[in-house]
This record gives sequence, C-alpha cells and structure tokens, in this order.
Amino acid sequence: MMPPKNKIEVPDIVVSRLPLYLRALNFLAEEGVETISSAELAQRLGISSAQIRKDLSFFGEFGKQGTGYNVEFLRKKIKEILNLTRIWDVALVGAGDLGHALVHYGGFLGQGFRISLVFDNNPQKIGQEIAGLIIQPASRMKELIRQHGIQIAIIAVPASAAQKVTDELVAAGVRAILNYAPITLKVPPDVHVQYIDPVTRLQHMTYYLK
Amino acid sequence: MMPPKNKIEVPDIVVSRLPLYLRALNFLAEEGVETISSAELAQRLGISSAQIRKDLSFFGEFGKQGTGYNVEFLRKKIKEILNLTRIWDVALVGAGDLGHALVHYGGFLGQGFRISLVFDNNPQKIGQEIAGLIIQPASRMKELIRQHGIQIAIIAVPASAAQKVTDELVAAGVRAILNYAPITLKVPPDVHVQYIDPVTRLQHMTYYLK
DNA sequence: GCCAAATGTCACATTTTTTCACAAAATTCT
DNA sequence: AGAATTTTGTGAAAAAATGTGACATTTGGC
Repeated sequence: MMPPKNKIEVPDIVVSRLPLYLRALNFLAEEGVETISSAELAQRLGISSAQIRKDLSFFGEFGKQGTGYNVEFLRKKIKEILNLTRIWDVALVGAGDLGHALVHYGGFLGQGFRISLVFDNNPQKIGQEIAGLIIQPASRMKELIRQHGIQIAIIAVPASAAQKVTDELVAAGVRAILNYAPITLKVPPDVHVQYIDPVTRLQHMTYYLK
Repeated sequence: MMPPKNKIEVPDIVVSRLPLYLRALNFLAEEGVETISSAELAQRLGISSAQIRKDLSFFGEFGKQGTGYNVEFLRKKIKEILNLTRIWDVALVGAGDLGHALVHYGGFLGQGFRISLVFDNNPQKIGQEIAGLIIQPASRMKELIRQHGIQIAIIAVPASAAQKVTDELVAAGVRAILNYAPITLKVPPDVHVQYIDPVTRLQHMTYYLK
C-alpha cells in the first residue's frame, strides 16, 4: 500500500465531500451493509463514482478490486482523516430560538461533537439551565473557553453582534467557527469559518423559479 | 447598454454568489452608503474585485466608471435577477425545535420569504398555533400546498422521514427544497435542493484541527 | 482641460476540478 | 483451471473556474 500523499495539499473541496461519504457510510452500516462499490455509493449521493475514488485516493487505498469498499473499514478511515476519533467540545454563543434548537439537537453527539458551553449576554437568560447546561455570561467567554481548551464554536447571535463575538472567540483560542449569522466574518487566516444561512440558500434557488 | 446575455447559461456558482452580494448591499444600504466600488465590496466579502465585476457582467452593466456601483440600484438589479421582487410563500415541514426556530426567525420576511404553512405528523402538535400559524397534519400537505400555489419548502424532519416528505412535496408541485435533514434526497432533475447540515460543516473543519 | 479612479471586456494564463479510460487485481462462474 | 466479470486506483485529458494584464471609456474632481 502506498503511503498517504502528504506532499501535495488536499483540495478543500475534496475534504468537504468526506463528511458526506461518512454520512452515507454510517447509514449503510446501520442497514447492515458490509460492502459497497464506488458506483453504488455514488448513486446514493448523486455524484460520479470516479469522483469518490479520486477523492479517496488522496488519502490512501481503501478498496478492493472486484469487491468495493468494506463499509466499516472505510468509515473508520474517513473518521481518522477528519480527526473524528475523539469527541470535540463545542462552545455555543447565543441562546435564542436557534441556540435552543442546536443544544437540543441530538445529531451532534453521535458524530463527534458535544456542546459543552453556552453563552448569552441577556441577563434574563444567564444562569438558566438548558439541556443540562448553565447559560454563561458572554463576559466569561474567554476565560471558560480557555479553561476547557475549546477549539470549535457555533455562533447563533444576531448579525450585529457576530463580529464582536468572533473577535472574542478568536482571542480565546477558537480555531473553527460555524456561523449562523448572515454576515461575512473577518478572521485571521488560521481560523476556519463555515457559514449557514438559509436565506442565501433560498435566494439561490429562486433564481431558477419562474 | 448591452442586453443581458441570455444565450449562454450562467454558471450556478455565479448565481450562488449573488445572494452574498445582495446581503452585503443590504447592509451598506442600511449604513447609508450610496456608492461602492467592486474593490471595496470585494474586500468586505473576502473575494477579488475582478470576480464581482465578471459575475455581474453576466447579467448587464450596472456600474459607472470612475464611481463604482450605486448601492440601491445594484440591489434592485440583483433582486430582479434572483426573482426577489415578490414575496415567496414557503411551506415548512416539521414543527420540532428546529421548525420552531425557523418559524420565529425574523430573517426571512425582509428577504422575500414568508413561511405560510407548517406541517407535522405528531397528533399532539397538529392544531397548535405557532407564530400565528396552525400546525397542519402532514396528510393535508398536497392539498394545502397546491391550494396556496407554493413552490418552496423547508424540510425540518428527521432523516428517516425526509425522503417520504420530499416525494410528497414534489408531488404537490414544490420545485425548491431547503433540506435540514442529514440525508441526500432523490428528486427529479427540475427540482432544486439545498442542504444545510451543521454536522458535515463541523466535520469539514475538524480536518484542519490538530 | 487634465488627472485620477473605476468599470467592462478581451484574451490568455493558470489553477482547479471533473471526467475518462484502462491496467491490474479480485471475485464469480462454468 | 480458466474465462468472464467486477471494481479499484490512477495517469491523462477535458472542462470549469479563477486570476491577470491591458486598455478603451466614462466619470468626477481639481
């Protein structure tokens, strides 16, 4: 087996597809499927089989000719690649409706993430419990995030507050941010940001309607 | 002024950036900025000015040499391009925590979208009011969506139910789906789907951590 | 009137991403 | 055992997207 190609950098778009592969593999594992070909996996995901094989080849050789991929094995490998062999603690900033929905969302824990800190700046909310967590004052963000060694945060505050929160998170040592506020954040180059904005997604689709 | 280039198809990736431009322009308009150059807009969005000019040139000539773009004018033009000169009624399927957060989210209305139907299949929830809307039984989806002439839907149900819901939405005439369930949906080629899954986004970022 | 600024466009160059095609390997069938 | 089939991994080709540089042109300011 060839060693992983550490020399050349893996394109970000390839990395972005790995979680989708993993999601499908998790599903297959639950179904009890032991082996799957790139063609069948591709069909489920609505992409081409060549793309899957090419993507995976950046990291190693995980399949068997004539057979395909062992679901459990590939699942494990992708988890390793994505650093999902541990549980990541996540800080959530903003305990509004969205924050509540996120804290109660059961989908994180099984996939390697645990919201372990929740912040808000509303005095009415601070101190309240939500899904077993006490809402902390935003003023203690830096302190607590440092203390917990947290590297990932979710921003669920209004757009007007998002940049300030971001600056504080970055100062506290956060290196990955999932941002639900509809605003482009300014961050240092070593901090990763992913955006989730339903409105821009809907607007994208209306282009094709009528 | 040249006519819009209707002959060649506009790349989807270009369309996907228009909502971001619009979002920035809305912000600028609120700030009272009347004019902006592609360079300044680019800086705010973290992309290149050439890209903005090239993207916009697919649709017409909206700027003024020596000056830049009139914020209000460009805003109006992008809204026209994206078919945002009307309000789109949206059906929401799933009245759980996420569904509640979406219904209460104030960000839709100002941007051209109004959730006007909410469905769930839980008898306990059906008939309840949520932000002025009565939760309807999933069994009435086809009927009510048809009746309201709704073309856009948001799926906020568990992954296990998402494909069934999708099939029903498509049968009811929905042509654009914003899917929060962590599963790739099968739809006819004329139906557009956008995916929102915080877990895959987080997993994407953990690749780069430690 | 002249200078500086900024767009729109063209033609390429460059980079990135996807697709193609096929040898090699593993499995199944007869 | 040998032939046929399946499927991977991967170079090579193709396609798509982005970046660059030049430049005519228009506008606004001095």
